[in-house]
Amino acid sequence: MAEQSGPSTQQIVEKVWLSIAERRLRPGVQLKEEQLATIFSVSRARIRQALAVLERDGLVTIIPNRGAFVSKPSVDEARDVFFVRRTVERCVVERLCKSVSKTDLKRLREHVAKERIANSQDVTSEIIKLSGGFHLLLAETAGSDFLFTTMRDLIARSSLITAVYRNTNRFNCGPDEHAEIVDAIAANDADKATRLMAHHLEHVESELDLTEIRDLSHDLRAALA
Amino acid sequence: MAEQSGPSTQQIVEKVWLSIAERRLRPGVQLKEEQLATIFSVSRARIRQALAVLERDGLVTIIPNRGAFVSKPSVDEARDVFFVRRTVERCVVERLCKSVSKTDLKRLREHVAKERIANSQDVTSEIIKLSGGFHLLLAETAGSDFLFTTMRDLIARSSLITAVYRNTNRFNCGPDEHAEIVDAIAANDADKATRLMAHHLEHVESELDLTEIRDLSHDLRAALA
DNA sequence: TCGTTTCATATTGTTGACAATCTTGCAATC
DNA sequence: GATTGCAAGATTGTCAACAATATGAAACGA
Repeated sequence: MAEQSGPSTQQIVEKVWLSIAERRLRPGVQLKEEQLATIFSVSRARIRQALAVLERDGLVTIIPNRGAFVSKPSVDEARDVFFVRRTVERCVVERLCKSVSKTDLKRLREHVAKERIANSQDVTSEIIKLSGGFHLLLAETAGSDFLFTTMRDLIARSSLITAVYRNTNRFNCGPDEHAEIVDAIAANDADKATRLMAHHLEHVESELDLTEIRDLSHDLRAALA
Repeated sequence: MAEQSGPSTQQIVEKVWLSIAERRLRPGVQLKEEQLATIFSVSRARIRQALAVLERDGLVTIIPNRGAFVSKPSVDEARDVFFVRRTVERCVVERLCKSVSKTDLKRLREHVAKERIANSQDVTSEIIKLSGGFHLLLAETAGSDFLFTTMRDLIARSSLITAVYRNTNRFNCGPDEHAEIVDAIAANDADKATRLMAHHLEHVESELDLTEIRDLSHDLRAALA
């Protein structure tokens, strides 16, 4: 008769992941167990399981006896994430060029269309959500579970990185570059598609300020932690 | 006064990972909580956290109210893992060709030497341990944390795959192929190194029987689970 | 003999209470 | 006024007991 079991550990992980990916959870924010427990209507034990998973995934940093905090990626980590994205997304795109179907293309184009709308209406939260979602949709469509899981991880980390190091006001993923990539995939032009993707990722990374030492004056405590 | 705290969640995960990677934990084996709790001298709560992490990593499958079992990769998953390995390890090798140091090379060569010894002495457990360790050492030396973490995951899954689908009696990673790869890296010959790595992975994969339907007669129950 | 039911046991899943640790606000001191 | 010390509260970490579920064996009936 145990019905009120609430969301599973993995579902909680997924929800926290989404909040991070959509930048509604900022780096450094503390995730208090009881707080999460009441939000998800589950016991603290399950929350602790979810936090252990999130720590392993690098999205949350647990300081013993202090609590769990949304991770603040270092400059090195940031560079690393984009380095890996270049490889992984290139692989995704190559695979798509080989095996993409009509329905896949339709879904991709619909997604880009949504991005366009969100962009023109300037709904920040939607823009963030959809631009991350595009890269994830590519990975999903490519049909490799492992690649998809990896991209999920990379996207969330990219969100954290952008939250910390973004330099410009513009948002990173413009729908135009996404559209071009889809077009190249549609034409089965792997060379062009990978080139566009590489360029796109460079573009995103270039809007980050990864050269400077992070601002410490504001945030001394967390920086030293 | 809390001294007897025992290994942390992540350390337990690491130990289970190692047991899987070294094939001392076979696919399908049940991991009972109390059993693990006594082995690691920790409470069940911490074991459950570790199991949640391992489930997320795909090394363990949790069936509600039934328990946690070491995962049995499907044929599709197996293909997927090797597909991703081709991309990731190519990336690792390319990076190494650019940035390898003398000390790095020394460590790699020492590792291959150990593999040779284990092989000549025919110590199965050592052979398995070291041949997985070689690929991991490559990733570690490449200097990308994310790549290393990903490879850790891939190696463990490869062990499970090999345990289920290995066809031949020989062991998969011969030290000779490893040695050739190290030589190509030492020569900064990225083309050759990536070619050798690709060939090596194909070789390993070719010793698996991924075309046949898995043998069910022996193991019907777990197969249907 | 085979299949079904029942019951004891084992295992998982949950909960609440407690101890250890950290944070915060306040007062005392220099 | 700034710093230190202390105490109250909040938070994490741990544990053991309990409930829910599955397993396996014995009893029963066809």
